[in-house]
Amino acid sequence: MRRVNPEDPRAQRTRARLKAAVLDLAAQQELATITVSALARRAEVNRATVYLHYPDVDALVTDAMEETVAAVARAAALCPLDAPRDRAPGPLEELFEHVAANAHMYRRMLGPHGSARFAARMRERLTVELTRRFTGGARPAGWDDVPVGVHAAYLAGALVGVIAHCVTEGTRPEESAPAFWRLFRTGCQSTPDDR
Amino acid sequence: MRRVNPEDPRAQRTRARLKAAVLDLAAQQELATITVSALARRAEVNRATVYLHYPDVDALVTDAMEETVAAVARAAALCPLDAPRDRAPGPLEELFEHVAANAHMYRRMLGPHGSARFAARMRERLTVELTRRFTGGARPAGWDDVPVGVHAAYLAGALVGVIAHCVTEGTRPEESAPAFWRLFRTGCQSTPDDR
DNA sequence: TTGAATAGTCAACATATGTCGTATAAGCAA
DNA sequence: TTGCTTATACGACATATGTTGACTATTCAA
Repeated sequence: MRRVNPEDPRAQRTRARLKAAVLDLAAQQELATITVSALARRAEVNRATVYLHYPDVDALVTDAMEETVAAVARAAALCPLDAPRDRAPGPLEELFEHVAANAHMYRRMLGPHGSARFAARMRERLTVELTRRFTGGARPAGWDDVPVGVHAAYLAGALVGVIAHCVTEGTRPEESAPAFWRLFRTGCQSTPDDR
Repeated sequence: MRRVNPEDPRAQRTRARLKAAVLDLAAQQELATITVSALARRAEVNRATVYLHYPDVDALVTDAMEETVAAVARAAALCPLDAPRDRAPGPLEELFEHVAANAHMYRRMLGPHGSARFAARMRERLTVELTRRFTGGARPAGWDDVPVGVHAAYLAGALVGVIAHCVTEGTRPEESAPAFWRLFRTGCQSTPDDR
């Protein structure tokens, strides 16, 4: 099908309107019920134009959330790995505060009627960021038998899982951030209190 | 809309045919391209009948995978938490062997064009099973400040993340199972070799 | 300022969707 | 067996989808 030059200022304007429109709609209804027709109407764009930019609503909404996802991944990668286990580092606290503040959106995206594309994108971004961090020498010694990619995927999945859990259960960030950090730092040992 | 009695033998037969048909199709094409029309044709069922059982293809395919998901959750919950960190327990090895053997399906389900419903269902099943396990007293001492639900969600997410990673990267089970176990047992400590 | 390139609009299309009402037939209970 | 219940088939419908080709108007370079 016909595509479009993403650099063109006209295209950029249209994309911006589409992103705003889809976030607008997603705040009010389930993703699956957002029709391309309604979207085009809301963005004041012709229906056919939508297809010049995105193959489907899923791709659009994922792109609209790209900034947010990048910010989350950045925050996660900023955490000093050697921070004390009983005190979550600042970036992680801010991350969970951000999630709690936007719980509605994360619930919509990561819930059963959410977007597989968004979830996959989030995991991927986190995995890439953490892999970069680990290969950059940030990983403590003694982990050479665990592939870096698996380690990163483990943490990325864990974070997404905890986020999904907290936004549905309403767990507050003062509780979720330290819990996550504790789990991250200590794993599940029989005697977790020793080092 | 109109529903149907799931106990009725006619309904059970139809459901079985629908599940078989959707797994059949999912083995060959992207989920999003599976139309209700093609599905009904394959299952030799009237198109309207599909809607008597499932609201959409997503719900159908998730239901068709229910047994598989349950088996994964069961295997995960079977792992003895105090198994040595350098030796993954049997159920976990079998779990990753199963995943590797069905990598194609897991890739389709958990990938960017997969099913949010399936992923959420998998995380939920795992979370429930692990929560049951933990509240049953299986959790080691010293974890009282971490809510059981968060702990379970952390591990459920981590497992899904690692599975998704391994099926896309082609990591072999002899590598992924020990790596996961090691991560699970030890967390990310600066000096991981002590207990 | 002019003109070529192309993003967006518009109407039209074949197909898919979700939902009807009605007819048929499978299941079940007396 | 008979008769009630209800799952499925079938045809029809309004709407949504994804794509096309022709037209309009914005952008940008010469």
